[in-house]
Amino acid sequence: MSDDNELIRRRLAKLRALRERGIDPFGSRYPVTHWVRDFERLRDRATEEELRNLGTVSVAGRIMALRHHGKTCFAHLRDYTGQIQLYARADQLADDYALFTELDVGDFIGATGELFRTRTGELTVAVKSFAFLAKSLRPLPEKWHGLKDVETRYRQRYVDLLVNQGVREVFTLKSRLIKAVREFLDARGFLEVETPMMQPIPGGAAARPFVTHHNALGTDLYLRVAPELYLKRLVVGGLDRVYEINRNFRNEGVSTQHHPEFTMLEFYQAYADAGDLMELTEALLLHLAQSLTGSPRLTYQGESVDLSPPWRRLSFFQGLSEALGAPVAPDADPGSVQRLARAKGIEVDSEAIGGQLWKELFETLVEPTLAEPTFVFDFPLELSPLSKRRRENPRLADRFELFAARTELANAYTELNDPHEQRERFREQATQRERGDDEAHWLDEDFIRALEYGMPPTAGEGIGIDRLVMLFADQPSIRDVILFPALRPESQAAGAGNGEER
RNA sequence: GAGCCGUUAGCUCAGAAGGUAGAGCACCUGCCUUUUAAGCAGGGGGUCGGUGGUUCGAUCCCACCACGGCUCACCA
Repeated sequence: MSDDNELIRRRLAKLRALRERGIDPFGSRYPVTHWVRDFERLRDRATEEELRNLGTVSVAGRIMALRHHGKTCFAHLRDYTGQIQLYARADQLADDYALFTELDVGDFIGATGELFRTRTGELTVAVKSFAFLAKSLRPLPEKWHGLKDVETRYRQRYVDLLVNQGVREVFTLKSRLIKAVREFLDARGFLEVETPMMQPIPGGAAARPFVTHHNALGTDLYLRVAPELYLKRLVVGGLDRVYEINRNFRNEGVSTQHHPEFTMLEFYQAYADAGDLMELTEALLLHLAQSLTGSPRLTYQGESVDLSPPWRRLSFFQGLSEALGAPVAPDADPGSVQRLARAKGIEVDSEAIGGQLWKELFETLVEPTLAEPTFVFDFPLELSPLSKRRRENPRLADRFELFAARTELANAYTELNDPHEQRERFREQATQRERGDDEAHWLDEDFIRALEYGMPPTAGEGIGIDRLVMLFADQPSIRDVILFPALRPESQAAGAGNGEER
């Protein structure tokens, strides 16, 4: 919307007019005495006398609505904490009344006056004086229907936040959730740390990295796909309980469940195993539910999810066996498994063998059934190159994933702490990489060296924070819980239409 | 990356056999000193996402492109 838009032209004209009268449309500080929330107590209960005793108050915020009535004018002013009505009268404001009626929805003003209650009972500031704090030059979306266009909501999140009531609540909830995670872990003696986001060897997850370049060091670096290998180095260094909440970057497609940068909690606890983390995870999510909503029962997209522990525990192969209608085990013949799958109408990639086959089948057959919180445990070892083996069955990893609302929320395992076996596992990954799997893990010599110094038995877990927020805030797309989701750049034409000029 | 759907006024949406478009809100003018989706009367505003093609004529049909959404694929 360039300047030839009538609505913008009108506002620019008002801007000029203000300046000609010696008024700065973009004012400076305003001595606010009250946030709107401070009036909350008074809103319904205060008597006329109590309101009078309060004397003069000063509020500041954005005009959200204007109702002109000739010689009076009502406005709604919104600050960070709420909305309050303003009432301006020609006989009170004298010459300034004309200025008040020139205000536009979207403008920031500061207003000073006394509180009173209107005929309809609404708490209102009778404006004695006001100041221009910032002129708004673009019209806001409609007061009734708000902003619905998804693209605009994501690209211009500031407008979305302004106009759509629930959006701010989602991101407030995200912030509260992260805070509650910290409370929970801090209370259990975990230390929050930060590890490199730019890594010379991207490790800790099977994923394709983003590449960037450091000029002074003259080297390529990768945006991390996981902090895992660095956090374990810290456990080697004696930090027995560490966690990090930060961004991971994976060079993959986007979907309602996936975003190229996403926030992940990873934590490591020495002298524990995956089983301990199941209990910790139950306790953590329960704590979150209590902090955020006060109840372990949630509704996600019309479906109820009950986080009350204990949660269902399902072994990977038991889940698969049930889905396939015949028992399968890690050493099953791939051909016969593929036949079983086909009998169920599932066409699997004939290239897929071993871990890949299991993974494909599990994702197709079992994951979509996991609505209630479920720990899936005993993963095929091939899928878990950083995880310790099960003693009873060396083809299984001591690992679990948490599913709820048919989505993977967490991934945890007892960490492999034998440096020689870790080197072997990396070698296997290297062969896969040579076979063209560009998501296979890279060999990280320094990580092996760290393990050679000795890492205590440790359990580690990663939890996708954005997905957790989706669950708690009942949002269908990960883009709805990321303030500025990744989008293609606006085209030249669209850019011109959105006024990047000025 | 593939398939399907979408893009009309600042916003939310209608619309037509193919004959250059409409509503509500917002905006402008007038009236209005307790309104609140204020009201009443009048008015302005559109390269119908872009580029080509078919046609006497395209916003509508066709092709290509851009952007977005959903599903699939990959991952968490």
